[in-house]
Amino acid sequence: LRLPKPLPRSFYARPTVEVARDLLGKIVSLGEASGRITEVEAYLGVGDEAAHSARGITDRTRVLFGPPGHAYIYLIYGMYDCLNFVTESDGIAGGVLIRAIEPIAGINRSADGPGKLTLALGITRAQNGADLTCGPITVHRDPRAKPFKIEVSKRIGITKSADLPLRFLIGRE
DNA sequence: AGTTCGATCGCCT
DNA sequence: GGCGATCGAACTG
Repeated sequence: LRLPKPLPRSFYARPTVEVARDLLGKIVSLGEASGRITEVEAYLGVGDEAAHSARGITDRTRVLFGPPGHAYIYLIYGMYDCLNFVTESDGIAGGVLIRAIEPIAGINRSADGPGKLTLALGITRAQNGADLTCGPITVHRDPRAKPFKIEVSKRIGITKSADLPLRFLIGRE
């Protein structure tokens, strides 16, 4: 599968929910490994108590407030790295958590969870802040993309702002 | 400086 | 369905 050029920064420089929905069906790639995004969650900058950015800029959340089209990668529960794509314009926080991918190439384990897909792709927080328009982590349109339905639900595993409909998945069947 | 607890996963019952 | 692993960020005092 030959991948088109990485998505441009303008793709990410939009409202977070819009970017989240549009990321479904796109392809994430790192080196030889790649997969199709099937599940995401939006984390908003303001009024979203579940977002890491809710308390303002800290050493950890700096990239969430920075320019769009970068990777925000953090350690969760002391053992897993989670991958997010930074959205909105520079200075405004927002990110999309990638929760599941469907393996395409170079993946030898399941990738149906935020901690599992980073292991599958070989992504760690050493790549925090990486520019998605340059690589090594890149995102692409799927040249063989077909239409699909989008399902919406509450986000998983959070306690604050827990009822917002900010989880998006490619519909079954 | 000490405590709490999380955007998870896999193994156990 | 429940829980332990494992650690750093953020909050308490």
